[in-house]
Amino acid sequence: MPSLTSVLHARFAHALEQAFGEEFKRRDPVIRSSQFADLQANVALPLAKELKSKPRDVAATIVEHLDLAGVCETPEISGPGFINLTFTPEWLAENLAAGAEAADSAAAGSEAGRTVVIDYSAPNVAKEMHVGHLRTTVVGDALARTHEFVGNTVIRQNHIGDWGTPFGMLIEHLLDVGIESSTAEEISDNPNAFYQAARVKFDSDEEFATRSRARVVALQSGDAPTLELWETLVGFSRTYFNRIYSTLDVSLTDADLAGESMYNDYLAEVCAELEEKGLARISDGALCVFPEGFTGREGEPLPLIIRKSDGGYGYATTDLAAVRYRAQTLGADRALYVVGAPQALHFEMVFAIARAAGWLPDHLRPEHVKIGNVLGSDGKILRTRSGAPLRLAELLDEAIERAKVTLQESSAEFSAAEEAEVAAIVGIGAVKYADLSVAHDTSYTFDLDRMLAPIGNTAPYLQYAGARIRSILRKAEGAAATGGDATPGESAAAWQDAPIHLGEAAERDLALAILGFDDVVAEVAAGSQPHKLCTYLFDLAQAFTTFYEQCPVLIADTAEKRASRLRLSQIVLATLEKGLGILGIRVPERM
RNA sequence: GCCCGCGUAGCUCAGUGGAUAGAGCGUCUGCCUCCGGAGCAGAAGGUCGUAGGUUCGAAUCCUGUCGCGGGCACCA
Repeated sequence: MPSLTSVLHARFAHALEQAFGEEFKRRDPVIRSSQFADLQANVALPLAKELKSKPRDVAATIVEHLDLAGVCETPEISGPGFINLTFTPEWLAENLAAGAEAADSAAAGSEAGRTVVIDYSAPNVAKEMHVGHLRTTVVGDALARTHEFVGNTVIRQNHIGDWGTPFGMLIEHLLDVGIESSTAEEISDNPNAFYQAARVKFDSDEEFATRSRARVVALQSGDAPTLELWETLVGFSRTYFNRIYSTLDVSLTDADLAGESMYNDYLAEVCAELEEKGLARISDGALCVFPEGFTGREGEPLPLIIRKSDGGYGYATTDLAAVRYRAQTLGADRALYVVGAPQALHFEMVFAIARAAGWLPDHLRPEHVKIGNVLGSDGKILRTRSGAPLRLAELLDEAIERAKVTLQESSAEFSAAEEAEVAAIVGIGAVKYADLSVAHDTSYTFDLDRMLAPIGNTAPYLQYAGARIRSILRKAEGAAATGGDATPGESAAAWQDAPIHLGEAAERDLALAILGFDDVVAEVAAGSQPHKLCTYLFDLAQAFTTFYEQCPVLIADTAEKRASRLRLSQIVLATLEKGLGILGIRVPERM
């Protein structure tokens, strides 16, 4: 199904060529929604100066050559030279029908057919995931699903923190408590306790600290027994990650794990190559790259340290190896890094160095999808009241628990099993949607009450709209199944091919909202901005509830209207499910 | 000190150089004989931090300034 704007872009290109000549064919008009019309094209204003003509006259010339027969009413020129476009109800109805048939086909276009590598989540082994991880996980997963939806090949890279100096103390602590002990087992459930205990011992026990340092050396040199212990630790954490991912309904699997350890064998090579190319030099004993255009405290060149003075490697080297791997081995056309905003400078430097080293093809520009901080109601980084890091598992449990309480006030009756399932869908959906519905690079205030509110721009509101449509469709099918002599299956499906009539204003508005879907998804893919899809879905749900109030469906006054409205409702539901599905949020059957 | 980001309604947030700056929450007023009221319709609420500049046109671009957050050499 062509998107609303792509249909128009093609026609505008033709009109521009006819009116002003070949070289104007590719002046892309800005076509966007407007309070004054279905869509508004702003093309005459930018062209007016160049053509030494008045904007309104330019607009008139364009409209003269614009062939929108069967698509739009005669365009109107308004204000300083905007071209207002109003679709014909017939065209809207036709495209709704066509779109419904091709419901799951990818929205083809400039965004399709590329290999997109997405780095997201990236928790640390033997550490609790916190709300910061929650946000990179949820946003990254939505972007991965978006790119898959538009027809790209997505390679997920979960860059877990599974290597480096902390593993000396973690392994030694593991040996102290015993591999088979319940304390060790706890890593897969409440990793903070284990990590903190190791940390405390490291800071207070000199003998332990010495053992730990020796263990780091053993690990990095590939000592087999040490690697086995390390693998045990990582295994516990994998269990923990997977349980969180499963609770969150996130698409990451073990196959997507691409942690820091994966690049261990390439670190020396990366350093050697950068030295050979004259990009790296020794400074204060450390091997550094000073990328052009970066300065530090006193205006001095800013280094990226790729080999510490003790010979060890830090995360900068790992990230350089990773960007090279993604460009050269994975063949990325786009590389997204869904990582916290504070790391902006680090990634700018890494990307600049990768470019200078010639590792990136010209068309590949790694993108840092900056994730803003999650703040508490005090405006500071979210923590528990006692100041300890917030346990993600507890937070998710609380969201589910609160969703359960509101379900008990619902008019729908549930068995215990249903209630648990729906509470999970609603509670988790609420948390994810709250993360996704604000621009990813701004910080936002975490507020469970607001996320779970059944009103406003929240997941429960959207899910409720979906559940209500399902209720209507169930009743329609039930009525068809029990009435008359037709077989249940055929009757239930009868309205699914019904002609769509858009007589009422609310029906027309709803149709227009539905057809905006492909444009929004393409925009989200291009600009990595899931919050635009949230805004769209909220508008769609509102358009539906307005329609629902104004246009009786099951009790419509004619059979034709009833069938048309049932079909319209079904398309809204399909669109809501598709959109929420891209965000990683499900719609319950009832709630 | 330097660099980056932010400052929009009481609160939480959208806003791509383009018409009268928009949502949601909260507040206020209506609407259940009605397909799910977890809803709908409407109202009030803004010198877009501030002072300049560019432009036919600025919340948006540029400069200064105030406030807040973050980053800036061996942690990740």
